[in-house]
Amino acid sequence: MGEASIPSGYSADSELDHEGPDPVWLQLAAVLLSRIERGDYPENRPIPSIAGLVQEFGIARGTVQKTTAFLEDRGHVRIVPGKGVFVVPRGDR
Amino acid sequence: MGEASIPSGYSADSELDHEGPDPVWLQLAAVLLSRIERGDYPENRPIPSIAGLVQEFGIARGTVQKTTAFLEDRGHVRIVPGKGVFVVPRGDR
DNA sequence: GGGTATTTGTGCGTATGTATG
DNA sequence: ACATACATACGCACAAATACC
Repeated sequence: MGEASIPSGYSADSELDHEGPDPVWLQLAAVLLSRIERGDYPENRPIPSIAGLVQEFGIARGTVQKTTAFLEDRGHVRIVPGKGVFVVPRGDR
Repeated sequence: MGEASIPSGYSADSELDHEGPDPVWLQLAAVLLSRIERGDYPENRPIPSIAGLVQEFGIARGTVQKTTAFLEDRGHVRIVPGKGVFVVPRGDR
């Protein structure tokens, strides 16, 4: 499970597709990256909380955490327990 | 998951069953309601603090908070941050 | 005003069980 | 058997509101 790649065809405003072949957690990664790219989530600022993303996308907490763990693994965000999930500046990676 | 119903078979002095099918947070709701009904927790007075319930029942804080949020949603209690969880008088609902 | 204690709110981490494809 | 996804439950830390001294 360490060689997942971000599916194409998902933008910052995409709805998640629970029926298609792409895992929801990967779709969410694509959406969040798109939003970071677009500037919705500024550098060194936290993305919405896991609970917030659960609310917005109507998915499970564990699924969101799988996404954030993946994004941290890729260096896109930095997870700070008790604080939030922060956007890593592009220059810092 | 907005249609949870209080399981039967739990009274004011019931022990919580971590093995059975009923969620602990719902069992706790049944116990607290039973105590309110019985008069252990008077109207317009706070039930034991979250920390106190954690201690008494040996469960996690998040589990207790799920219960109190549920009871507030049902109108049985009113949560006041920094003060406590107050019993709503029957006449007020 | 400041300091401390209490209580609830809000974060993430982790583990386990269940269901589905 | 495996990955995905959801629900539950526990742990831990810090913030905010309230109250008291």
